[in-house]
Amino acid sequence: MFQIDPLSRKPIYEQLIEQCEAFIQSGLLKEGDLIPSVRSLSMDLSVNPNTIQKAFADLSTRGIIRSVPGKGNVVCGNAAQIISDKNREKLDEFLSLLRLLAGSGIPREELIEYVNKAYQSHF
Amino acid sequence: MFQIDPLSRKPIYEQLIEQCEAFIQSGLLKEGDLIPSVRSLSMDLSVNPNTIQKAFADLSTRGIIRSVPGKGNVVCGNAAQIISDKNREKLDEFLSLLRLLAGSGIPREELIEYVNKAYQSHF
Amino acid sequence: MFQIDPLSRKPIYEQLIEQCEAFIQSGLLKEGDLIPSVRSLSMDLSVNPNTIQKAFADLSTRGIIRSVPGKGNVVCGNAAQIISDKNREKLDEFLSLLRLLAGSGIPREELIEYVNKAYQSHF
Amino acid sequence: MFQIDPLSRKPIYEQLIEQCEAFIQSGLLKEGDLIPSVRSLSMDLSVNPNTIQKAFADLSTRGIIRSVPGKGNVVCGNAAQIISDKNREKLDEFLSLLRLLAGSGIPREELIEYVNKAYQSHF
DNA sequence: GTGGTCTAGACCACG
DNA sequence: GTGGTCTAGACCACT
Repeated sequence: MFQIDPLSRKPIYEQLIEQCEAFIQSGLLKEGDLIPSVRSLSMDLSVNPNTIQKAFADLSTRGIIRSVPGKGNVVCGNAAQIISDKNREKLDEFLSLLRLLAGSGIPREELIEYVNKAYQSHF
Repeated sequence: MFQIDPLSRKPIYEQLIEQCEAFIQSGLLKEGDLIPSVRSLSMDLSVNPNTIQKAFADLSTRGIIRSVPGKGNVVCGNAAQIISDKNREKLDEFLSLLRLLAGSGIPREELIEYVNKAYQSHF
Repeated sequence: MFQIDPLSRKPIYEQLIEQCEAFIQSGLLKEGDLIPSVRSLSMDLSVNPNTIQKAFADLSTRGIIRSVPGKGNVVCGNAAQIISDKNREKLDEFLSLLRLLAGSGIPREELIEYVNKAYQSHF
Repeated sequence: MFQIDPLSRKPIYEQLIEQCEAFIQSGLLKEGDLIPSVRSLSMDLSVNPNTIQKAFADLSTRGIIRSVPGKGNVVCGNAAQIISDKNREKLDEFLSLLRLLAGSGIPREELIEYVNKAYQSHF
């Protein structure tokens, strides 16, 4: 389920967070679903347990998952909403990137095309 | 001319690089133009000369500016082209951000609007 | 492994770069190998960490090494190729130096001898 | 006669020194010949007089030219010999460059060819 | 005046 | 432990 790219310059714990959020938004993980344990993820991905823990801690403080004693970490009820709200904050980043591309000779039609495609795969 | 936000999590030297590239792409800086000196920028922005130097060194190795001994740094001839080429490589980043926003409830029309605006300011 | 000559007019960071490249070309350092840490090199060579860092940053931007967060710097896969390509660009420098020596009374046979020796140590 | 490349990263005064030495070695300038004045070179090349002066001072202290009051700078008698001796000291530089190229996939025959050509143009 | 190099030491993020 | 960024201040070469 989870995969990490050790070559990426993006921190491993961030990759885990983003993947988990993507799974929830896509419906692959739903409210109450059990998330793989720190230990199993650590072994499967060959990643330091501290790194997994760090990702889970972040998801936990943001109310996306919660630890159920004796069971493990499960997805919270309003997880999808919280994630959507957070993603909307990336609009500024999107806009500055957009201006960069617009000024670099990429045709407007191409970008419009990308936007349409991004929504087609979500209907 | 140059401005930096010392509170941003983006490194100061990166802010300087991006601003310089934006000035060149917008035509505010043209081939042969002299760039403000390391020392003057250091004082104006209250930033250590080394940090300015680091930004200039990066622009220099990428062929965007060129240091003229005893004179200062000047904009290279093909600077705008090099910058455009580099920016186009950020398309992947743009696409993943786009998919994130598309999946977070932002209406398609809103994003299309942003794209159109980005190009209007470049006519 | 690494050595520097603090008296040379060649900058220390350049000496480090060239040595690292030589190690890779000679096969002493291979793809995936971990390079000595900034701090350890700094102590061993009695050189400021910043100077080591500067050398590594250059190698990194040129795709010869790659920093793995929390681990260290490792040699990239196509490092040897990149280095060879860069070295070939020094042919012009070689030719002008050659003409200088040819015009200064050094016998042709002596230079031919040097060329042969340079290749003997590479078989 | 003299030319400089303001784009080169090689200092202007060094370019002047090397050109003057090349003119002497090639026989274009002989013992007793008058060298262009600081003022005329400064204007012709659009170079700061201080820079020309610096080059002449170096040639003068090394016994290659000497200033004749009321006349200008003239080439010394043993100039060619002094220059040849200095150039021979660049052998180390030549050898390290040679090893670099030998290790970068340039065939031995190609380098031998270059050596032969360098001597053919000097017979 | 200009840029380039270097030292000394600090702080942060990552694993 | 690792690398990355930054400050403070020095010295040198070039024009």
